[in-house]
Amino acid sequence: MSEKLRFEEKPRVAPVATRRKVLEAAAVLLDGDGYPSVTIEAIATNAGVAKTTIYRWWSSKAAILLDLFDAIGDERISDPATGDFAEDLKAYLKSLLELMSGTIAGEAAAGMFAEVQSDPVMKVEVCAHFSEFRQIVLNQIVDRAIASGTIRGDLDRRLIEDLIIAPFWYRLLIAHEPMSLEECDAHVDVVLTGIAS
Amino acid sequence: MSEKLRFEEKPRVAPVATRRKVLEAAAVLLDGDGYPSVTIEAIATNAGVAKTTIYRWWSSKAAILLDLFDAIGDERISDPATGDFAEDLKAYLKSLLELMSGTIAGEAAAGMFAEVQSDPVMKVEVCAHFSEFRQIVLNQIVDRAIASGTIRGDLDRRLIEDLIIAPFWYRLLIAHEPMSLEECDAHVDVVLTGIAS
DNA sequence: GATAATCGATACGTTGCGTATCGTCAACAG
DNA sequence: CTGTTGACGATACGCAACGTATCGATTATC
Repeated sequence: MSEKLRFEEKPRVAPVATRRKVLEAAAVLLDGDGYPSVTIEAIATNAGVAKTTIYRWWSSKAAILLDLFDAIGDERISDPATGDFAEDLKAYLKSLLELMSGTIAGEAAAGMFAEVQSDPVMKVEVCAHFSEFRQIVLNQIVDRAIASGTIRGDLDRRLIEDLIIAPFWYRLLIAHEPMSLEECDAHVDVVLTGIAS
Repeated sequence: MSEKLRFEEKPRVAPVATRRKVLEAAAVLLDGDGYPSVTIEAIATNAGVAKTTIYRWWSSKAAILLDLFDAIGDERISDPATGDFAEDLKAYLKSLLELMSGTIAGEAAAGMFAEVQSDPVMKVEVCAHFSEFRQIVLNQIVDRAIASGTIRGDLDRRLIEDLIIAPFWYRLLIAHEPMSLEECDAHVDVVLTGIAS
C-alpha cells in the first residue's frame, strides 16, 4: 500500500452468458411482436433469467436497447474507401440501410429514442452514443474528401454531415419509410451538386 | 322517411370548453415538468376534468398530443413569398424553428413520436399528419422554384423536400440540439449549391 | 473447503392506463 | 313544466409494467 489507493475498476458489465441471453431475448421479442412487446418482464421470461438479474446490469429498458443497438451495429459499418467520395458515401449509406432495415437495429433505435423521452439521464447518453456511432466512419470519409479538395473546405463539418445523414434517419425513424437503395444514390448525388439549376 | 337513412355526422370532437381545458393543461404540464409528467391522470387533474371525459373525446395520449401539436402549429407557418427562393426557405425554416423551439410544439412532437412507437394505429395517423403538416407551405415554395427554373426540375420532389427539412427535424427530435438561426441560413445555402468544390 | 459473486424465485408497492358504473346537471323539446 | 338527451364528475376496478427488497441456492475462485 505504498501507492495511492487503487479503486479497482470492477467489471460493471454483465457476464457474457447473461448478456447474451438477455440481448437475444430482447431481439427475439423486437423481431416478433414488435416494440410494444419488449418489456423487462417479457425479456426476463424469454431469456430464462430473473428480473432482478436484469436490473443488476442494466439501469433501464433504454439501456438494454442501447446495448442491443451496439451489439448489432458493432463493426458492421466499415469504411468503403473506394477512392471516390461519392462512391464512398453511397456505399456507406447502403450498408447503413442494410443494417437498419435488414436487421432489428432500426427498430431498436426507434424504441430507444421513444424510451429516452421519459428518461433525461439516458437521453443524453443515447444521443451522445448515437452521434458517435454515426460519425466514426462518416468522419473519415468526409476528412478525405476535404483533404483532397473534393468538397468545399469552408463549410461547417456538422452542416455537411447532417446534410448527408439526416435524411436517412429522418426517413427511418420519423417518416417510417426508409430510403431505398436508389434513393441513397440519388440523395448523395444531389448533396454534392445542390438543387439549384 | 322517404329518403335513404341519413347517418348524421355527429360532432365527434370535444366541446370547445372541454378541449380548451384539456389541451391547456397538457401544455402546462409539458412546459413545466416535461414530457414524463404528461399523464392522462395529471392532465385530468390539472384541467379540472374527469378522466372519463378525456377518454370520451381522445383515444389515447398520442391523440391528445397530436391535437395539441395541431392547435399550436395551426396557421403559424405561412408562406413567406418574398420572391426569392433562398429567402423563402430561410424564412420558412426560421419560422418553423421559432415555433418548435419557442413554444412547446417541439416537445409535443417528440412526445408524440415516442408515444406512437407502442401504438400502431396512431402511428400511421401521426406520420401522415406530420407529413402533411410539413408539406403545406414547403410544397408551395418548391413549386414556385421549379416553375421559375430556380431549381432543377429533374429531381424527385421528395428528395428535394427531405433534403431541406430532414436536418431540421433530425436536429430537433433526434439530436435534441435544434438548429440555430445562423445554421438555418447556412443550411439553405449549401442545399442550393451542394458541397462539392 | 471457504468466501464472494451471481443468480432465481418470489413478493411487494407504485404508477399509469383504460373501462365500468352511476348519480348529477343543463339544454332543449313537447 | 316536464321528460329526454347529452355531457360531466366521482369513484372504483382490473391490469400491466416498473422498479425494489429479500433470501436461499448455485457457481466460481482462491
